[in-house]
Amino acid sequence: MRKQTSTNALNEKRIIDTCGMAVALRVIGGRWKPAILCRLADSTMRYSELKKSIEGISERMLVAQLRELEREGIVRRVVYPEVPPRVEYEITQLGRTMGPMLHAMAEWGRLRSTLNEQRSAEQLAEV
Amino acid sequence: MRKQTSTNALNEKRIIDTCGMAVALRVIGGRWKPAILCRLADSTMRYSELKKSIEGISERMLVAQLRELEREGIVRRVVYPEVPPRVEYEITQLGRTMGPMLHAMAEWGRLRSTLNEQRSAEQLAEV
DNA sequence: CTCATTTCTTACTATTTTGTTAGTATCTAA
DNA sequence: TTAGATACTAACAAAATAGTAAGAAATGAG
Repeated sequence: MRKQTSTNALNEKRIIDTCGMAVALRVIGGRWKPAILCRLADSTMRYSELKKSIEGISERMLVAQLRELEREGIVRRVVYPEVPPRVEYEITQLGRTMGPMLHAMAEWGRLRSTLNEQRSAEQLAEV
Repeated sequence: MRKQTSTNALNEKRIIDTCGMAVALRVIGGRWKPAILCRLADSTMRYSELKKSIEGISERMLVAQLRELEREGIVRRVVYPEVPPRVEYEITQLGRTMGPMLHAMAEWGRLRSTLNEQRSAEQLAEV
């Protein structure tokens, strides 16, 4: 839970009020959100599929991040009244508007990894 | 300092190894990095100018985030041997390659804020 | 009635990030 | 010699985020 009056929380609020980048970071930040968004970009998935597909995530974290994404209007939770229960998660329309941003981020991430590998290779060559 | 063997740290590493988005988030994430990058995008600035211009940041945080950006090769630290000391920070070439990504993030952030305000207005209208 | 399955909760602990406060070093000018 | 300016550092404390382990609800099958 967040302490609304901590300097920490106030600082974050101030930055978010003045900087679009910070808004975006707030929504897609968090350890597992990139992994979740990657997967839901392609197809809706049920909870257990996400869990299996994201190695290392705990149920608590998966639920927590899905809930946050839902609260932000990025994913939708669809419950099928069956037994055993079935719950599917899908990207919303607002979620789709993140496409270009996510794409740009993924692309830059790849670029950086490439450059990093080159640099490592050069350093090895120097020895 | 990070504990290299914590589950937490290992999870982060695994995600970064498999997801470009996570790489990007790791580099530009952190409370104050967006604010710093916005400012340095326009012009080089000295330490004290950054401090004055970013309301609420402490010196410890400013230095820490600048150091991280420097280590990642995003900004360059230029020291002028004068008294009193003068240190300027500027975006590197690699830093410039983040342009499209940062732009996409800022744009999406603005979009979301707009939609949010509309939604609030509608909710008020319903009452 | 008991089991199995799926989708979560809850309580607790560990780790990481951020903030606070009080310094340090250097030289110049008064 | 003392104060002032600039750019930091270090030690500690608070807050936020992430991980672990156990259990709960719903219900059809056996």
